[in-house]
Amino acid sequence: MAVTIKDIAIKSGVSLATVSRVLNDSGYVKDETREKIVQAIEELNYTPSAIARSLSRKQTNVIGVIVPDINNPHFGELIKGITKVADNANLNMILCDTDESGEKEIKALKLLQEQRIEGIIISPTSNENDSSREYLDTLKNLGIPIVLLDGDVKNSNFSGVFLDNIKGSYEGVNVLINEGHKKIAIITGRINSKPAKDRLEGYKKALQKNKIEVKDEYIFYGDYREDSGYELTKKIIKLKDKPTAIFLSNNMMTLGCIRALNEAKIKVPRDISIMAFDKLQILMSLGMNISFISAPTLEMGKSAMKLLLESLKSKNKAQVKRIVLSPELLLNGSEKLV
Amino acid sequence: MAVTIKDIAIKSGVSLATVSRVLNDSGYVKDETREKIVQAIEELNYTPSAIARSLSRKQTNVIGVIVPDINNPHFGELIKGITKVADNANLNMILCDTDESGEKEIKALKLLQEQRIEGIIISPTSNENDSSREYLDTLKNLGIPIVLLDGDVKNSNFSGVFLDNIKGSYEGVNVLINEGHKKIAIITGRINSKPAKDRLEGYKKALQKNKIEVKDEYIFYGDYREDSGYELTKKIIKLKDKPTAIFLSNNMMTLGCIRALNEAKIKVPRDISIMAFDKLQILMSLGMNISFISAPTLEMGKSAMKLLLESLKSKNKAQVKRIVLSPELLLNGSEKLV
DNA sequence: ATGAAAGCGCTAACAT
DNA sequence: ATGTTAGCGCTTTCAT
Repeated sequence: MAVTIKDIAIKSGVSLATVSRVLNDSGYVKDETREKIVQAIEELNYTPSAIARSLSRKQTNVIGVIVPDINNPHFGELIKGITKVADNANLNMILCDTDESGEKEIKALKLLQEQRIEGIIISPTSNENDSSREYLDTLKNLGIPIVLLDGDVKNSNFSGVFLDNIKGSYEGVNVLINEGHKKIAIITGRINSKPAKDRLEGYKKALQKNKIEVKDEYIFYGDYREDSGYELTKKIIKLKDKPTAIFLSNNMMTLGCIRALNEAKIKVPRDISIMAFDKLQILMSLGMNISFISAPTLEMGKSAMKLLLESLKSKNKAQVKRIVLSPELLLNGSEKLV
Repeated sequence: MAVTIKDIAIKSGVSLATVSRVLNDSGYVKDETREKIVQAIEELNYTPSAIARSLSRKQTNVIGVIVPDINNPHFGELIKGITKVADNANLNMILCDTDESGEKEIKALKLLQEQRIEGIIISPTSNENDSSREYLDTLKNLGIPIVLLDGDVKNSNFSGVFLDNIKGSYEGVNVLINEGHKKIAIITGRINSKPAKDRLEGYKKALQKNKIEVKDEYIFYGDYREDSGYELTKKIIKLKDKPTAIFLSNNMMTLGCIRALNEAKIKVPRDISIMAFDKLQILMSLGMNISFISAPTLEMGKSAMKLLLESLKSKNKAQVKRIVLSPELLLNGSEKLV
């Protein structure tokens, strides 16, 4: 169907090898013949087949990226960072959205393996998904470089770029405490997500450090989606012993929380205070004074891709490297105790 | 390096063909041999190479999707819709973000062609990018089905799913007029974008219909990004003859507009009214009463993928089909003239 | 400077 | 029910 290298060879009266040479700028080709070939390529509108090339070269120049939710600006930014570095390295990318589902994560991994990608950057949905971890291990043993981004995987030893989540929520909760809050609720992610776990830990640590009792009634497990933030906030504001502040473990749940508060006509920080993980640019644009614990997402994406690039270059024997970046505190007033 | 079908064949003492048969569930294989093979596959941890398979089958089972900005929730939703249908059809997807750049659009098209994708869904950045259109034409002539989504391409005749943009902004502006507004500014997209053009046209139509003069000083061209909405709004509120309402042609610019208004302490709709294209779920979550002209994005994505599926099935001779969906008016109060 | 030919991993006739 | 073999489109060694 499509035009092949053979057609070009015939049309320009040379061999396949010579065409391949001009295609790849390799070896010697007389200027005259090169021109003939280039012309034939243009006339026949030839485009090389990456498929055939990959098979022959035994390399695809494609990497795989797996994230739980493309529509979440947090991952959007990570992806932007990855893309920037990947583009420069002339690597193409297959992007997989797992929709926060472990099952789809496995599917994505399988897809990527079948496509013979050179390496993988993954932001795992959960860190206790055993089948997912096993698959990652298998891939690693097959010599495929894996770089974790933003989420860890239990009992594993992959390179990766992470955020110091414990530190982040510790500091965030500390700010609340310093403002005078003693009753602080937390909406964290699924218990099997490492970042969620760490963010909860930082929360507890801050309370303990300040000799404030950690109350189970104040700990709520969401699923990182907006709706769970909404529902859990509704629960929180119905609590008999209502907290004076809510600590939120991710951006989407923060949105849900704000929606619930709005509906209940509860004003921040007049009626309740808020401290939230993951900056929401939009809220800041809107002049909503929510205080954030913000991750350097673009930077994280870039770092992850650079790590992958290193592994790709040094082939098999790249060492495991784990980079931990610190979040930044953006105080805008929502943490105040009025 | 990797395990191949040959290794499986050897290990289980059969021929390549037989292994291929169990892999593809085609032809007859004795249960006994099948088991041997399946076992070998598991033991050696074999995963077929999509590359080799594609080359041999002359089909990749991959489609390409090109959008101007993954991080824009509008396109995020379109992609979700596409993905849903594509998943069901067992088609994989290469997603390309052009960053609103015509150049990157061409690059993406080339990449997709090299990857021998089966079809393309594209949301074009501009409709006057001649090289882009030419490339699309070439691909179409090569027998690759093209489906436009949400944006048209000048002088072309591709299938596609579109929004009735003229109708949308006509109705939106009409609402403003009915509220009593006479001085209505518009921030539209780049002049070479079809949707932007149509949205401007609907705006003009509504004014003319109501015998309101169309004033050039009230027409502003942005680039669909937040910053341009911000900058242009700042200009608008400095106008001597300040408009009482602003009509916005997309979601990102609306954000910028709101940011500018916030900074200037201008309240909506008390001081100025707003009507905006593209629903921003976030604003609604936040209880901000902005009125929208909203596109059925998920539906549009699905429709586009279904269209592509049809073309894929009927091979070469699918006819051009253009689906136009109507936007929905979501009135929340920001259109009021106070 | 160019060509011949083997091979990348798989599929799909065709044979047996 | 299974095997043989000729490609798929390209790269790359080895000749010439």
